Amino acid sequence: MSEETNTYDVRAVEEKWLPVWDRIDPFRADDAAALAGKPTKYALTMFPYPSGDLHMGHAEVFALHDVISRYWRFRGFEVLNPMGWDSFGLPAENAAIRNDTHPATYTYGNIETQYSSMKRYGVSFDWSRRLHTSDPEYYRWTQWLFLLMHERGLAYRKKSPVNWCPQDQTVLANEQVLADGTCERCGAVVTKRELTQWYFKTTAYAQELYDCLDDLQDTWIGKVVNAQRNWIGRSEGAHVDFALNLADGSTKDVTVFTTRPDTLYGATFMVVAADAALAAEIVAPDKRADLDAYLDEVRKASDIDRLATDRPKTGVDLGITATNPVSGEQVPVWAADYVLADYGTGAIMAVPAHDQRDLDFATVMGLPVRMVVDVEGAEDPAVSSVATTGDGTYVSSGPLDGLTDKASAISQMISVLEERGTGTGTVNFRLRDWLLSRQRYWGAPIPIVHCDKDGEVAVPLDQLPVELPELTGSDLRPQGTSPLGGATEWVETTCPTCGGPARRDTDTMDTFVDSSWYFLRFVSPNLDSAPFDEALAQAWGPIDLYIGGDEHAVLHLLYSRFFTKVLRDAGLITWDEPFSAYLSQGKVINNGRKMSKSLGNGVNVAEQLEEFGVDAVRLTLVFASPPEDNIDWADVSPAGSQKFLQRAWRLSGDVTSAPGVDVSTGDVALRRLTHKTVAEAEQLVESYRFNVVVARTMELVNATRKAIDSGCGGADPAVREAVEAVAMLLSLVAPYTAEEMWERLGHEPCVAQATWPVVDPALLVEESVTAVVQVKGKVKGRLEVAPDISEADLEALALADPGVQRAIDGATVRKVIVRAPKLVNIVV
RNA sequence: GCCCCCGUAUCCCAACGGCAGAGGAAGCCGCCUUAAAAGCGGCACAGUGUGGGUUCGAGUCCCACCGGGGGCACCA
Repeated sequence: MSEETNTYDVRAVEEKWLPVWDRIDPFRADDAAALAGKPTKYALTMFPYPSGDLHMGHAEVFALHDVISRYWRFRGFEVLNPMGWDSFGLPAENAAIRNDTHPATYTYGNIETQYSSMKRYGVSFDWSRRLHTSDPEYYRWTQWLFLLMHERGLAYRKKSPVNWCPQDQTVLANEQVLADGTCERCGAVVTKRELTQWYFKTTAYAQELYDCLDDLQDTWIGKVVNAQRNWIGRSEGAHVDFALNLADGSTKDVTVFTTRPDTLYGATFMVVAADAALAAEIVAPDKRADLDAYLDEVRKASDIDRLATDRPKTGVDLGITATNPVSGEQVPVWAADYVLADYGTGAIMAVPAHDQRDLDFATVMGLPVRMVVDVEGAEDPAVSSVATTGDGTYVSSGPLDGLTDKASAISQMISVLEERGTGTGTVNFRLRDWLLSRQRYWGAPIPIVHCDKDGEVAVPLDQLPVELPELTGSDLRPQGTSPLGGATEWVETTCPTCGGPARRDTDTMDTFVDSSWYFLRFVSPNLDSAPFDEALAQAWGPIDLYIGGDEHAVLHLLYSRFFTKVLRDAGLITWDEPFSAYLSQGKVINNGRKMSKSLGNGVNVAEQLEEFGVDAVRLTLVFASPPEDNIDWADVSPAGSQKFLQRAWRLSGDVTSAPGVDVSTGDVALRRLTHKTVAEAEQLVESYRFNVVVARTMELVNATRKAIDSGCGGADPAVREAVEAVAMLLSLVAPYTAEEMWERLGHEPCVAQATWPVVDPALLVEESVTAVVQVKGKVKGRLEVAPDISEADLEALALADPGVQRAIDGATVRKVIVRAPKLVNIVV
């Protein structure tokens, strides 16, 4: 074999095919076909933020995503596979301040860099649908959707303590504050500020967002469903009304939320959140100073302190009592910071015997502890200081006395409360409304005008987009208020209602708003009369498979689900969930560590592509592990991938039969393997086991090599059939190599438009199979039998086998399990 | 503390409840070569984290524990 035919030049092949693919444009999604009812698939991978060039994570997710997209096209679906950029956001703004430029400079420069990298990476995107969320043509519709939310009562302003990042000088959503109380973006310690901010009412859909997770259980990766469930945090319980006996002699009803209404007789005090308005309202006059002092103390505590779950309980007696609605008992009312103002009703009934937090508080404050559930084998919590939460016998609990089962005690107490009108069974959620306003420049302006006379007025739809004023460099420096406020000419406007002077809202939207609906814009990215074409959304959507990173397991997916439900209720789409299936890719790490600049262990994609070529890098990422597992770059071998690709490619030079040759006369053994491989690959791709698809392709390559060198030879039609199958399988992962093979096999470009092999079921049936004969579960013999052998025949053959007879050794055969044609197990 | 996922050879990973090994990496030995690389052929390496259970049969199903990863967390 000469040098020239032994390897191909990776670089030259990449240069060769890019313009050809541009000309053929095989991946353009045909709207007309979709509307005409051709079966469609919508494949989507999370669009990137344009920060510099692509990194390994992008390389991985695009490679995985392309397997399924290309496969669907092969299987005859009209595939929508679009790509764009999530191009609003802080890094561009910070770069603009640093370099005294406009954020657009950084943003669109990076987009062009990423675009050319993505083109070369060979992903089957339909580039005609490219979009950028920072284009006015796009954010016009983001604003339109904000106004839709506003009109439906789902966008509102309220003043409340919000997360404030002193570094980024902006508010953050709960979702953007990490568990350790730091900003997810810059790592600064987040503080609280009392501010008026815009919210989307995600809580209005809490129940449905939670319930629909059941439908996604089997098609979404489990950990993400779990994360969503935990985030929404549904808990069943009851609202119970306590009457407060205020210092001035009046009474006031206060509702508490509890998951344990069955322990109501054990409530020995009540606690309200110290920072809730209620505390200040109900405190007895002689205790007001105590409360104020306590509040000062609480506010001084940093979020990090607040988050420590094991710190000692603190609180203050409010000097009033509450009446237990079932026992009539008077219990003291306290204020404490272990009760949260924004969860439930901001007030609890404290049952120290059966809740550890309440018990800790009672111990510190010397409050009584009364056991009402006697758990067998457990000490009285009043003595042990360990609250019991399990099932037990109810005591001192009026109508519940003698019950032994928590579930029925709960439902019985709820019935009692509902009969008396002092409580009701209810469900509470951890999910809060979505704080969406940001005091930053590079985002979609909130399309609201504030008028002294008319208040909050929506910008009329025909005046959208509210375009960003041109601000650059130091204009964008964070000052705690939105940079837009400095654009006086832009801010000063007229009220759409009365025509009088008014001011534009100067906040911009969280960039998660932009990405909550981009998948809909892709169905009609250039439409200028609506955010998206409803008929096309119906034809293409919902997304058949969405692939992305775990970092968006809660936020982006939840927000997109929320938008989908709102748009459905507004009648714009018909489906309930945006992503029918979701797969998250693992991380690419290096040497057991996350890649990072500070560790100096980053792997540069461009360098890897330079050294090994696009196909080898893609193959490495797909083959390394199941999609959701992490890939340690130190454990994998792009050089090995490159060798395999050359090996596969070499096959195409050894095929000497002509294209279109009748394969039916070809070598049966090789044909069997080809058809079996294709059949298995179909199953494997459809279940996202892409790494195994590659392994199966490797087997077919190995077998074909053997057939050429020491079997039927390169002229056998079966070899052509096998190599063509290899080219198509390989094109899912290594499009350049596959294209080159396809050409060498004598075909016109491109392989993406080739006809997927039709599996012949007759070739999947083996001529003979090896049946294993076990005696007491241990293998004692093997039989070559026909695949359609009857159970009786197989049993007879097995019992007649001399090796088996020896193993039975005259013992009585008690039972024979036959699984024709693979196995017989003889029990003696 | 509560909830999910995962533990198979030196490493990455396969294995409808039915012979633990498909594929790859690294290693070793040949062939080829003036030599090296590439290529071709071969060798070796685990009884599936631990302990129980179900079953004719368990890596696979159930229970407990250990280890790793992730989500939530003074959320009543």
